[in-house]
Amino acid sequence: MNRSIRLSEGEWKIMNLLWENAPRTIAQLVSALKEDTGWTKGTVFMMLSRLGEKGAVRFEEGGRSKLFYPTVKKEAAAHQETESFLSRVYGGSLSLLVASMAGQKALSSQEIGELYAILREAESEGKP
Amino acid sequence: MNRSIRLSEGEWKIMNLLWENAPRTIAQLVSALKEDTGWTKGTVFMMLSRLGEKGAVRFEEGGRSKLFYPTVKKEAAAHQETESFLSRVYGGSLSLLVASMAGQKALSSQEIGELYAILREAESEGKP
DNA sequence: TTTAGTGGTTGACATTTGTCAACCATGGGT
DNA sequence: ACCCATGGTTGACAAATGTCAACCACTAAA
Repeated sequence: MNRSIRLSEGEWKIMNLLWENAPRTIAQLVSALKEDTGWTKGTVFMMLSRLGEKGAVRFEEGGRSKLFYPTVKKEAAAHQETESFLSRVYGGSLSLLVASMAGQKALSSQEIGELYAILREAESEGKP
Repeated sequence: MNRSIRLSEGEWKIMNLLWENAPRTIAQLVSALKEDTGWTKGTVFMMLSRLGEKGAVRFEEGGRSKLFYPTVKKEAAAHQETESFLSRVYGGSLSLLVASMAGQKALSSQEIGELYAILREAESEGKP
């Protein structure tokens, strides 16, 4: 069974850092989060323990300090979260989301270009 | 000041129903949610009160039963939630989200077609 | 060896969310 | 006059989340 892990807002911050570059120590995480959240080591430690219980991270003894690694792939977590978000807010429709962003003029022409590229890519895939 | 309302997962369910069709009574909401959540009137009432405190709904005395209306626009709530979601999971990039969906085969050719249409539409806007 | 850092852990606490069971009021029926 | 169905409201409770202050252990420097 690979139960789907649900990450909280705060947990995403930790995980994003670990996915970006692992392993990291508590101290490193604290300093990386200095600007954004200012969490103390106690807070970060708590987050990590809970993430550990959820099976999202593990650690190794690394001399002076523990080394934390993510144990779930970002793609999996992102996909899960995306599904949940889309169904909650846009009835599960990605098109609706994009349409909404577009209608809000929240799309730069650069982004539009990127999206075209992605679509072309997606189209060409699947045909031998 | 219009503080940005943050809706919980459950609150979205209630709001989606109200946006779809308002006003509604508690009983109507309970029956509409029968399948999905099976919440009792007590639960729905609680949700509505909390939504009321958050300034997301209001009600009118309607004879036998109260009539609930949404007081925030769905677009606003959706935009807010989208921003938060994108920054949490995709570093704020819509393109990354779509690319991820595409890479995950989660895009039907129909959806791809819709997206093209949306992009074309978005492009044509802004020129007099 | 005394002390000041470093890193690790515990034990709370406050808030938010999900979820009622239970109780109260009222207006039709009988 | 009495009772039940319908709607409204209260008062909890448990789990999840955010957030430490405080304490312990160990080491390297003074």
